[in-house]
Amino acid sequence: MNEDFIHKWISQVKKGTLSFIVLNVLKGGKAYYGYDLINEIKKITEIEIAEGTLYPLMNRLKDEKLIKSEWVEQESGIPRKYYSITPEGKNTVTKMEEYWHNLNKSVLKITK
Amino acid sequence: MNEDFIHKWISQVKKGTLSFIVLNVLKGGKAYYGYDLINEIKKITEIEIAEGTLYPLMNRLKDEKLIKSEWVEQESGIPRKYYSITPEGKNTVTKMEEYWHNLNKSVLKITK
DNA sequence: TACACATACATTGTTATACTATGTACTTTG
DNA sequence: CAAAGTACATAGTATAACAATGTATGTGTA
Repeated sequence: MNEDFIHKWISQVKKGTLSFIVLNVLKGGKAYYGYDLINEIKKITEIEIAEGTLYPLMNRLKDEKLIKSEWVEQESGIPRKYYSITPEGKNTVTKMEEYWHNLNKSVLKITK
Repeated sequence: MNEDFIHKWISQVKKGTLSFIVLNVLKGGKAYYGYDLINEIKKITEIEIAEGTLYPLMNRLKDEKLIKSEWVEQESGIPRKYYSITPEGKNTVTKMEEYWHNLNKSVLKITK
């Protein structure tokens, strides 16, 4: 009955969470291409990211200089755009983690 | 330097989080009025909610029948609109909690 | 008494972002 | 050879936080 409200709510919660998750996956230094990122995130977190969500997100992160990208030709198939984190991105993701942990601490305080 | 990005990010994270927090405060059954809620949430979670954020939020929650409201005249001062949770609201907040905990589990997996 | 500040609710306009839908183009598989 | 998968991208829509602004009352203080 209120599935619709919950559904919309989840979509709202994802706002902000996705950039955090993407930066965290890239944090280790390994480069990922878009399609790969979607599958990787789905595998680890069970969160499904629409392609129409990911690509604009990657461009925003790039505009903010938190990640950089590079086209890589494949021996066969479509060229891939590989994304990797910048020092500024690492810096930022650390601050995000701090905020997230505080937020969760607050939520735990309030939900129990 | 990237304070601006972080600031915008926090604002996005709040989307969805705020309704969750408000419903959790009301969950116990006690009625709160808007101004009081803002202060209560600030006290418990250190999260500051703008009035221009809270009042439309409360109206949305009321439209969804997750909370109900009642005007209460004061012996002195401005009448207060008291909000309290509905059975449907309690139901919903339980589902939200489930999602939140799963999300946090995923985030923890990815951040460490 | 006048002014600042706190209490209390509300609306308007702006901005950011997730998502759906759609499109392009190549490769693999049944 | 058609369908499904790989891979990137954009346009349009909906939602929600927030700043700014407005209304109105009460309290403290100089």
